[in-house]
Amino acid sequence: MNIKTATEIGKCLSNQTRVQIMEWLKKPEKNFPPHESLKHFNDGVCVTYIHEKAGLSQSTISSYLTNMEKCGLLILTRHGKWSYLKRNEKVIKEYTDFIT
Amino acid sequence: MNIKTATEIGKCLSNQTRVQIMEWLKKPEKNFPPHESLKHFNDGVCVTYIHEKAGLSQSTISSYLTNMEKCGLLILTRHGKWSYLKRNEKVIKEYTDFIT
DNA sequence: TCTACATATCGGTAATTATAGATATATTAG
DNA sequence: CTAATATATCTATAATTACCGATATGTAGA
Repeated sequence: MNIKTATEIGKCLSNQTRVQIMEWLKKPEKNFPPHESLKHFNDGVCVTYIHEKAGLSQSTISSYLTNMEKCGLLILTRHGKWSYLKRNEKVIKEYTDFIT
Repeated sequence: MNIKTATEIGKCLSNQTRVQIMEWLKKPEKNFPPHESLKHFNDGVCVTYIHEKAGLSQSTISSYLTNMEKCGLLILTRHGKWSYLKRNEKVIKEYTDFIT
């Protein structure tokens, strides 16, 4: 981890909604309804559910999640028309190691 | 640690200069000259040295450091006319535990 | 006291981020 | 193919943050 990457991650974690999303994704099955087509949360939660729970516009949440994926905080997996997002624990660990 | 506090810390860590300051303060004796009046770095580094090393205006650095102290990332100790700042490892740990 | 120095705060403008609505793209169902 | 649904991207404006210079405050020493 370098300073530039760490700062990008810090930017993602500088907004209450985004921090909240990171928290929700710790326990997807507790915080979101079960998926229609997928029987598991192995790849996380789809954009729509996060959007509905967060209460901000679809475009806002989509760009939040895109940025969070780009800086490595989240892992994106596409299944059909859905995009699933889960925490990238490896990068989160690298980040916390860096700032510690 | 709660979401609000974590977000405030995230805001402090969303700027490259501030992240850099946190890094410098890991090893004060390596990154800063020795103090004139104090013989040790037990309370960290004074505002002037951080200001000079960062290359931004005194007022900007002062407000950075004030915010970083308010959200708990730094500990401020005054000795005479100098303000010394050091990392608050306890809060940093609480923060990394929270986001992990 | 007066002066010098260290730091904090104030007031302003520039730059960035937040956020929405509209629209584009991708995928599936029929 | 067409329609419906999920997500991404574009464009614009509002809100926030960045940053500086000026000024205020606080402290030590002459």
